[in-house]
Amino acid sequence: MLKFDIIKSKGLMRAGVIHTPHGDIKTPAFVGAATKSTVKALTMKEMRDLGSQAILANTYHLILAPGPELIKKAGGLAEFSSWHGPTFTDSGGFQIFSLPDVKITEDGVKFKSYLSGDKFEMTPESSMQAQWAIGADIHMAFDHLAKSESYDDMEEAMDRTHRWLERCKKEHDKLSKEYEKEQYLYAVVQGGNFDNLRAKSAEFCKNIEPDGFGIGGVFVADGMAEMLKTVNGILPECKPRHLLGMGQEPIDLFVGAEHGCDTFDCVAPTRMARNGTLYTLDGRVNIKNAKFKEDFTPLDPECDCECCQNYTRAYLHHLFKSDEITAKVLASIHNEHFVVKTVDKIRDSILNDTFEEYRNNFLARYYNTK
RNA sequence: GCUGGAAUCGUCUAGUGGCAAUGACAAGAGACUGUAAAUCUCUCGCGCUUCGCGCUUCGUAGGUUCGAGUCCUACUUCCAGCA
Repeated sequence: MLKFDIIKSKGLMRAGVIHTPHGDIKTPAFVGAATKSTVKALTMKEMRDLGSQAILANTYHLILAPGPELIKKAGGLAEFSSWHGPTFTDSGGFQIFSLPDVKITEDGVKFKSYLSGDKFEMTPESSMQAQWAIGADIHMAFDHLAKSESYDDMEEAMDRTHRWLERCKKEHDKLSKEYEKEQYLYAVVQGGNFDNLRAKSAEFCKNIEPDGFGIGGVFVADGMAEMLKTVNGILPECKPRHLLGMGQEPIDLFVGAEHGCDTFDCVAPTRMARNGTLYTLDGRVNIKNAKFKEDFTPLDPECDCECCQNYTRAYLHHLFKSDEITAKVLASIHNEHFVVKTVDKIRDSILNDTFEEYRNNFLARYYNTK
């Protein structure tokens, strides 16, 4: 069983430590999205230097290339990528929802590789097998997102996710006997914005007795607090919870932590960075805007990342306008650092009993609502 | 000097009788939440009461025509070849 220590808690909110075979994660923590086993534009050293504690790769992408068996040969995801720290893999379930031309049956999912055109099939069992071969410390169950936000579609997706979860758990238990390494399974809670479905899903996932939980299918941040109250009120307190895919908006991280989520992952910080949108304590900035052409101040004067410590807004502006690779590197370092540190400070504030003060000050300043 | 050819939005460019005029780049702005994202969208002559209307535009000045960026004449500039 995955070891998770809660150091301090208040209501649903808590600060703790997840002990993985590749090291500890002090929670709440922001996990870097390393879809294809790399955080786009960043080296693993840069990720470590900016303070990241863990990364999350995607089984779907790694099946297409370079293949789970190759990663297994390399010694596993952490070794293959030279991350050497705690790792997660997402199951590939999200791709069912996000990709065109997928055929979904009760058995699993069929799709064509966007890389080669080859036909692939994923089932709960094959996702588990792939994740064990990839060798991340924490695996997500192969879930099914709804095709729309309607109640009927949500319920259908949830029910299928539950049936698949039983198969995932069975396969996971089987594989855990074949492998010498410790690897852990998170069940994924579905149910959209419907309270009764979320409650039902949380209950079902809890009864499966996985090592932790992913909370998936969050499309809109509106209503997320209520949803998390329901879900995390039901999930056992002693197991870690990962809020899947949320973190573009800093407020989502505060809401998530306040309502009992321990880890987060989101592609937005690095994606936005590549596109020139950068976080600052005073809100988002599009560094490509003409007004930064002669701004020789740091992007965020209070930030201690490599980018803000060494470069000016004018320089970043120039690099982006010139379409230089370094623009994306520096911007990604900054944005990833920003969200990682924001969550680290949430942890500190939980431990210091200053969460509300930190949250209120941060959000008022970031969203300029003072 | 002669003979050809060319002049269109910041730049390059489409356009051969019905066009405020094509495309690319540049420029300006926006989006992005378990990444087919180094992507995508919008604006880009001027002014308004902006799903519309009114002006002014294709080197300059005239002309032909219901109508000219497109045809004709002259001029200006540039390019090529020949002296």
